[in-house]
Amino acid sequence: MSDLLERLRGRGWRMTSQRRVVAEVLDGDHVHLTADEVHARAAARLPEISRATVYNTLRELVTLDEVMEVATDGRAKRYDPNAHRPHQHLVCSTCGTIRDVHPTGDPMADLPVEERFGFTVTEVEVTYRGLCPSCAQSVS
Amino acid sequence: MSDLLERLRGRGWRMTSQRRVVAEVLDGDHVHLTADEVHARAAARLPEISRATVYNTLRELVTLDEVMEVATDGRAKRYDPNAHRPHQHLVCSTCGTIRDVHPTGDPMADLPVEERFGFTVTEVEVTYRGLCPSCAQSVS
DNA sequence: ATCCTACGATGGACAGAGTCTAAGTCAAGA
DNA sequence: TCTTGACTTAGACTCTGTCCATCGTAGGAT
Ligand SMILES: [Mn+2]
Ligand SMILES: [Mn+2]
Ligand SMILES: [Zn+2]
Ligand SMILES: [Zn+2]
Repeated sequence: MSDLLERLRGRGWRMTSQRRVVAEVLDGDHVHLTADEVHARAAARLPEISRATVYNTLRELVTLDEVMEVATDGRAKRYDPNAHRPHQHLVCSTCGTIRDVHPTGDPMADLPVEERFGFTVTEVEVTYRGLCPSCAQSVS
Repeated sequence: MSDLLERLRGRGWRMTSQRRVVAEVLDGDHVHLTADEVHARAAARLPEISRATVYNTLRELVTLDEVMEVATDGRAKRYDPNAHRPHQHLVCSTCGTIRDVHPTGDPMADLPVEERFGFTVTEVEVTYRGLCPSCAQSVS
């Protein structure tokens, strides 16, 4: 991820302090932040950064396949810098915590041709749901 | 689905014309309507039904496991009366069309214990994405 | 080093989806 | 028929995200 700035520069991106800060916030492969969380963390370093810029930058990073957009529920989308190693998500139904998981098997192969209805299927997304250890404890 | 009204009555539901109409709109197992679509169809039969009542009734039907809530992306949630036969969804990335699919294999078995991080995993949701025949045609 | 300008940033209006509230209505049991 | 608490309603409100007009500046040109 530390070469993200380099890759972006290589793609002809104009480098601004705002974009740099958003990229830095997303640095580290295990975060799944909402746009507003990204904005809050970015604003800690660059107080005047606007929400619109955060949204714009995130959208561009998603378009460039540098960040993955994850919509686990009906709430805010989450932004995942771990876009290079394909993975799925495990979500706590109570607190919303997200973990990366790497299931075995290929779900794409599990969809027979006669179940595709003429669609050109390009992507499969698997979401595991359940209770995280601490939420499971408070239920029992 | 025609016994839905009976089941609801059995569960102590007060039967109102609004609830009856919402249930009738959802009758038939192959629809995936948004709340506003449900409202529009319900209003065709009962013009004064309010959006709030449609939302309330849908939420109750989901709680009672009579209807399934499907959140495909950042768009409006869809409500699926086919809640008794487990199935997954195939979604057109362009127009949002949804089809029920029944993949072979058990994705739950594809998540090794060491990838569960102590979670109690209860549910797996698989979403296939791609282009439906007519959207694929307009691209080529 | 300075100038130019097109691209990017800004804040505030706006939009879509959904929730909440206070007041009015009515289903169904006594 | 009466009563009452559950249900419905309109509209205000929240949350997430987009759009727009205007201002600022990164980085190439000179
Ligand atoms: Mn992830
Ligand atoms: Mn379905
Ligand atoms: Zn939890
Ligand atoms: Zn389509």
